[in-house]
Amino acid sequence: MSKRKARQSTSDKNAENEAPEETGGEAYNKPVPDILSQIKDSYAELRPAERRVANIVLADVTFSVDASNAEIAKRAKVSEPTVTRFCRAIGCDGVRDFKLKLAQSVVVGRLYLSPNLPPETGENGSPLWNVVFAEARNALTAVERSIDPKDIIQAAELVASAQQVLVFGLGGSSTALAQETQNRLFRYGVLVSSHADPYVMKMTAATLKPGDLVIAISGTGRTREVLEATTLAKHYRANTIAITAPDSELAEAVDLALSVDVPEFQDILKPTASRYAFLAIIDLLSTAVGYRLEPNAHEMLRRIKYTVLNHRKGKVLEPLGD
Amino acid sequence: MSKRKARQSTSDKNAENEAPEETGGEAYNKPVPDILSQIKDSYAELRPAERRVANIVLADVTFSVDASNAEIAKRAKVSEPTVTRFCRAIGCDGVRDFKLKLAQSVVVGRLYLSPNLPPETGENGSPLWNVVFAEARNALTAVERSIDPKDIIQAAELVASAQQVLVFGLGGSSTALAQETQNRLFRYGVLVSSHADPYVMKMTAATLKPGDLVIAISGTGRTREVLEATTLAKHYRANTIAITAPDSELAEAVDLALSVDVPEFQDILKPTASRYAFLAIIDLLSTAVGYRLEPNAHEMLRRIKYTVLNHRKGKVLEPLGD
DNA sequence: CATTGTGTGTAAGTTTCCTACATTCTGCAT
DNA sequence: ATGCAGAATGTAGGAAACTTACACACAATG
Repeated sequence: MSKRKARQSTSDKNAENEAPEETGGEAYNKPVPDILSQIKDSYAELRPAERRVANIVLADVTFSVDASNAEIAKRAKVSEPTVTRFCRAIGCDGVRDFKLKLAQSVVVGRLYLSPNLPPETGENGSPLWNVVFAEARNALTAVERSIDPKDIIQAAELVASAQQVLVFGLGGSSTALAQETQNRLFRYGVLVSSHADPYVMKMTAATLKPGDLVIAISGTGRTREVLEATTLAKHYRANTIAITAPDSELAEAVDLALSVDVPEFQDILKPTASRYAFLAIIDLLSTAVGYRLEPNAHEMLRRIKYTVLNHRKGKVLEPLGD
Repeated sequence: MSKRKARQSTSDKNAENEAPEETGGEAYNKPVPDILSQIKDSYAELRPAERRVANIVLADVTFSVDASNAEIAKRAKVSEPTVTRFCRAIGCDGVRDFKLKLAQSVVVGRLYLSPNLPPETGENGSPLWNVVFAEARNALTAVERSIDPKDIIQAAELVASAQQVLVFGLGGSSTALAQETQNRLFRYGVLVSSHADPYVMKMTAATLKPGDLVIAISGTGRTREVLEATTLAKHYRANTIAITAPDSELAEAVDLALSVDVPEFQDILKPTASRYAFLAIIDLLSTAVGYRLEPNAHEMLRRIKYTVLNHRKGKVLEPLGD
C-alpha cells in the first residue's frame, strides 16, 4: 500500500502551518470500558458459536483489533453475522464499536498489568522489575478511583482547624509514612507530631481536646496499638482520620476514613504497593491543607525556605529541605 | 438500537463457561502511536483540504473517533476521499487504521498529563488533584527509563555482601525514606540501620570497614551533612551508594549512583514527586536483595511473619507488619 | 411424536471506505 | 500575457465490511 509523500504547499502563509490544539483539557470525554473483562464476564452467558468468537479474540487480540468481521468469522469457524451477534452480546453496538473499544482496552491493559501476575523471569536481571512499577501505578489509580475529593477537602479542614495534630503509624512503613505526614504538615504551620512508641501514642492521645485531630495510618487497619490510641483520642472528643484499608476496624472506628483497596501480587519478597497509594493520599491532603491555610502556609514555607537556603546553596525552586 | 439479551445455554457443561485468558502477559504486541501528535507534526505539510480535516479532528476528538468517513467529510466540507488522503498523509493505512489509532491515542492522552501543567482550577475541590497523580506517574516512568537494571543488581550485591549497612538521609522526606530502606532490608536479615542525626552519622561512618556499605539518600544531592558522612565512609574504604539527582555532588562522590531526574511542576505548596521515584528505587533494590539472599531472606521473613501473626490476627498474605 | 423456541448459517441489503478518472487550480517557463 | 505541467480535489463507481431478514436445524417440553 503506497503512501503519498506529504508536501509543502508553498502558497500557505506561515501562520497557517500551525495545527490547532485539541479543545479543552480532556479532548476525549467518553468512558473507556474494559472490553476484555466484559468478554470474560459475559462468557458464561454466550451461545456456543459466540464463545468460539470470544476464544479467538482472547487468543489473539492483536489480530482481532485489525481483522475484518469476515476474517474473525473464518478463524472462529462461524458466520459473519455471528460475529456481529457476539459483539452485541457483550454490550457493544456492533463490530465497529467493538473494534474501537478493543483497541482502547488493550492500551489500558498495556499500562496496567492485572493483579496476581506471575513473577517476572528476570529477563533484565532485576527481579519483579515490571511488577514493582505496574503495582505502583495500580496503587495510584486505586486512589484516584476510590478517594472522594470532598473527603480530602474535609480532612484538610479538620487539619486546618485543629489546635494540634497527632499522627500514628506502626510497623515500619506506616511509621515512615506517619513521619512523612508530619514532615509535610509542619511546613504549613500546623502543630503536628508523629509517634511510633505505643505508650507515647496513648499518653498524647489522652491529652487531646475537642477539635484536635489524630491521623492514623495502617495498611491493614488492624494494628492493635494504633486502633487503641485512636479510640482513646475519640473518647476525648478529638477528631479522627484514618488512612487505611476499606472496611477495616480502623476505618470503622474513625470520623473520616481515607481508605483504598490496593490490588497487588503477593510475593513475600516484594514490598507492598499500598505505600504509594498512602503517599498519594498524604500528598493530596497536605496540598489541600497548604491551599486551605493560604496565605499563612506560604509565609511558613517562605521562612523554612529561607532557613534552608541560608544553610545550603541551592536553586530557589528545588524541594524544601529534601 | 435494541440489544438482544444474553441467555444461558443450558446444554453447556459448567467447565465450558469459563473464558480463556488472553495469551501471554502482554496480549497486544503493536506499538501505540500518538496520532494526535502526528497530526500536529504533519500539519505544516498537509494540503489545504486535509488541514480542514485535521482542524475538525482536533476540534472534536470524541466525535471523530465514532464518525464515519462521510460525517467527517461533511463537517470539514471536503470530499470523502480527502479524508482517506488525510489519514494516509499522517501515516495511517486508511480511515479504519486512523480510527483505531485515534481511539488508542486518546486513552494514552488520558493517562499522562504533560509536565509543567498549569495548576488545576480545583474543579473537584481538591487542589492539584490531577497534578499529584500525573507527577507520581511521571516519576515512576522516569525511574523506569533512567535506571539500569544492572545497577540494581550490582547495588543488591553490595548490600548482600556487606557486614553492615548504614542508610543516611536528612531533611524530612529523605529521613523517612532512609527509615523505609532500613525497614525493607532488615526483613531479609541484612544488618542495617538508618540515622538522621548528623553527628551519629559521622561517628558510625567512622566505624565502617572495607566491604561495609553506606546508602545515602538526597533529593538534590547537595545536603552537606549527608555528603560529608558519605565521604568519610569512603575514606574508611566502605562502599557507597547514592539515591539522588543526576550530576550532583553526591552522585559524583559515591561508587554507584542510582540517580533519576524527575520533571515536576513547581508549586511551593505541593510535595515533591521525586519521593515516588526514590521509593520505587528502594523497592527495586530491596526486592533484588531479597532474591539475592534466598533462601535466608525467606527464613527471616518467615520468622517476622510468624511474630507479627502471633501478635495480631490477620490474613496470611497481607503485608508484613504495616 | 408433535410443537415451540433457540441458535446459526445463507443470502441479500446497506453502509462505509477506496480507487479511478475528470476537473480545477496553481505555479513556472516562455 | 499565455500556455503547459503538475498538484489538489471532487464525482462517480467499485470493493469491502457490516447488518438484516429469512430459512433451516436442533433441542426442549408437553
